[in-house]
Amino acid sequence: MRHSHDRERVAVTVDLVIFTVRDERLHVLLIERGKEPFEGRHALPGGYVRAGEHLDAAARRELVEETGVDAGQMHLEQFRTYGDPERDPRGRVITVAYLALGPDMPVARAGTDARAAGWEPVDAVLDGRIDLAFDHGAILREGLERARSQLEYTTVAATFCREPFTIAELRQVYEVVWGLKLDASNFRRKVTKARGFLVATGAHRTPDIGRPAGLYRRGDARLLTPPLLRSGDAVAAQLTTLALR
Amino acid sequence: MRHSHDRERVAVTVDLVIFTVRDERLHVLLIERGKEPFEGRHALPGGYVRAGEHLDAAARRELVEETGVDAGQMHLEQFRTYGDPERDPRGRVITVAYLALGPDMPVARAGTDARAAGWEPVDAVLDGRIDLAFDHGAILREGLERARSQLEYTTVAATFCREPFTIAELRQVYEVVWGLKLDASNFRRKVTKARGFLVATGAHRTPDIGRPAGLYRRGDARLLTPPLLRSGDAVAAQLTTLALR
DNA sequence: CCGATTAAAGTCGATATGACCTTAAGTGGG
DNA sequence: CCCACTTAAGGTCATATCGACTTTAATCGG
Repeated sequence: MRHSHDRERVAVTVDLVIFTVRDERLHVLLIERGKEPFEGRHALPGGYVRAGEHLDAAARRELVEETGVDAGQMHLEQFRTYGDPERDPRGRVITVAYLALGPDMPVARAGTDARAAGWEPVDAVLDGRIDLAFDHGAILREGLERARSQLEYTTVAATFCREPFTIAELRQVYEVVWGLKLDASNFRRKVTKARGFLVATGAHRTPDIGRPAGLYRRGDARLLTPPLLRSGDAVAAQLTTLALR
Repeated sequence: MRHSHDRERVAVTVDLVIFTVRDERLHVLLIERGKEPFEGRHALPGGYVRAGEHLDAAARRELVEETGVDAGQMHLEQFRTYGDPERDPRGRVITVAYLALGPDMPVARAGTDARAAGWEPVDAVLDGRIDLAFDHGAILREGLERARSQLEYTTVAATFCREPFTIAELRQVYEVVWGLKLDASNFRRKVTKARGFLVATGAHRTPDIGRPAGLYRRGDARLLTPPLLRSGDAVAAQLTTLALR
């Protein structure tokens, strides 16, 4: 009992949750929509997948179009596809959501359909001060949860840092993304012990005040062994969404 | 510079990687294709998303259609979307891949477009004895890697077991999915200590031989704390694919 | 030289882990 | 009825890891 009607052809978009650490807070790149629907509302950057285009290529292209930044410096990873038939008032549009992590950078230009683009504190979305268009609020929340868990099991945290970086800078990434304070000494012990996470350059950076800090680059490991787990109590306290990895 | 051509409308399918443990080996549910392309070749069960249908609903519907089993008993989870423009010779078709885990069960019927459906050992696909249609081989491999990592951080292993089950049965799930032998004593200590993983029924099951084993049901925890990690050496040895979670 | 500041390394008790051993509770055979 | 056999369940112990905390190191401004 399959009608031709069943094999609906749908429009496909990619949407990007682009995180960075700026002023000791987690920020997400948002655009202000320049046309209906949701004109004037904030939204995730993204756009239609073109004919014959790979999904990853579309994500990479949108990343460059919205930020003007070389996508090669960023970690880009698909994390979920959203296909609620009612999610877009214009009709059936499914979207493939990507997570992008990178160092702080200026936003070069606004997107094609956007009035403006800029970094916004993630808190502002989570507490409702910024209400995103479509289902982008839910997508952002899931992207954040994914990013948090990625920090535990992989070495992507280092992609938030511009090389070379100090261990204190790396620790700040964990603190900002997880929303927790970490013990500096224990953190150092773990990340330096994890094989392939950090490569010491031998150089040091002398701050305005305090002892100079050793400088590091990303190692070639992608999986973090052993993982750097949030302590059980802390996780339970902040796990509002029960979404699994 | 955006042509109407850019906003291609594409067909969307769901494909399911359905795992179960049978005869102490990991099996995957495959169909034999009844028509071109790839007629006669093995493939993952799946099909077109219908007009107005949620992606999860489509996956659940296909699961029931292919296996005849109540989807409520199974763990079903989206894990990645595949959109290579060349992945389907008929034209642009993107597919949303789902992982389904459940206890061993008879396959009730063949799928609509399928000549036959049945459980096949995962090994047979991994070592090339079964060559899947489309990019289903790659999808299966990624689904397997996802399942392996899910066992570490979540309680889904219990969905492989028909309730009530013994700790030895649960341990066998880990051993079969991970392809490792585990120490029975240490395994017991960990899973019984993890809060919310197992609920003792108080009843016992007397086997043909040996001491009766306590029977358990799934607890309500979905996240496994602390996680049950594969030992570092064992993982490195079998991590052929570097795919992250 | 001193105090302030931050980096880096060390201490230590509590807890977790892996390898191994012992005891428990059934079965069937002689 | 006892015994050998099998599997479940629990215990032992040396080692590794973790979190909280302390100590030492390097640099600056005065």
